[in-house]
Amino acid sequence: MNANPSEAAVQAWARLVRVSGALLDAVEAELKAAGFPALAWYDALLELSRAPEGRLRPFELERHMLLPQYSTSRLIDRLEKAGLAERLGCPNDGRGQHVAITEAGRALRERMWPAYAAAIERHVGSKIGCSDAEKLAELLGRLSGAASDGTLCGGAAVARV
Amino acid sequence: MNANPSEAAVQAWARLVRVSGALLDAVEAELKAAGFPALAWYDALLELSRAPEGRLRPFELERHMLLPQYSTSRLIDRLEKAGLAERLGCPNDGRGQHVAITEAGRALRERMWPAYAAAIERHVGSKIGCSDAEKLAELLGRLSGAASDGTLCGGAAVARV
DNA sequence: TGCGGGTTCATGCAGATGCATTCAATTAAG
DNA sequence: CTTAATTGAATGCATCTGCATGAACCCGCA
Repeated sequence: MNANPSEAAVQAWARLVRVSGALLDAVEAELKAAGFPALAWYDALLELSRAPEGRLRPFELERHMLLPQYSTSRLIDRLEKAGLAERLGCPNDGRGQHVAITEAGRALRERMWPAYAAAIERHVGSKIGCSDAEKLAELLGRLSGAASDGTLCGGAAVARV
Repeated sequence: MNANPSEAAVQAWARLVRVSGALLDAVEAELKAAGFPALAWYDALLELSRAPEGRLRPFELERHMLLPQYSTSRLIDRLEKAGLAERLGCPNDGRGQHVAITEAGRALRERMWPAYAAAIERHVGSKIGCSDAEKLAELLGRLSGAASDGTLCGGAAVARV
């Protein structure tokens, strides 16, 4: 149980760290350059927009996004301040609340998707074939505890190539 | 040139972001739990220790680590404050300097490697076979602009399984 | 009813990051 | 030589993060 990693594992890890960081930076930069907020906002808006009635409890959002609790709390602060989401009281649970996406929030997410999709295409799609992308996703999935992840886009916006 | 990404590309991207984030968090947490500094420090110490005479120009370190300039400058600040590296003047170029790893820096990096390796094994090696790890590294490499990355460990510390 | 333990969420504070700017030295141009 | 453009590095300021803590509430139990 205390075995050392194989060279292949170390190499895979090194690339994972490096490449994911570089791509994340690049994609975030494209979003920012297009005048949009950061990826975390997109993810949060997407989670909310997909949830029934467009609302989630903060702790649910937290688990979907794999974020620390305080980080979620503050993300909600900012979304609320920007008018993209709102906090609503929670009738069943006095300490809790619901976070609901606003119309402005839905609209922003939809406007962001084309830019986001273009960035994904530029930095991933164009560099790797379709079947290789599937293989990559499968290998990555094997590394993940069990994190299920859906699509990145809400509705009909995914135009196939 | 404005094509939309395939679903496979989107899925690969989504997993890449999610899994790399989760693994990075997990590995960093293990290092921290073992009383060690963050991964960025390890990387910097490794880069320095591999460089000829154990020194690099800050802008070189910056490029190796894919970090913004100010971030490198401050990382060096902290390494220096911790006695792990030192800034030396640069004779040929008056505005520049050299950053040299200290003995304490080398020693720390060597002490960190076993903990780091164990974390890599736990979160990567144990979940994926050797040939799959190679495949993963290859696919990731195809996504990277051209970022060459060596091994994660300096010297003889890589004991094969 | 009242107490103890667990959940949900917010926040004060220190440290880290991003951004723009500044300074100084080198190189290039006229 | 003088001036301008470029490169290497640091820093002030606002924002963001991590960590610890605290407040409000839920539940189970005697």
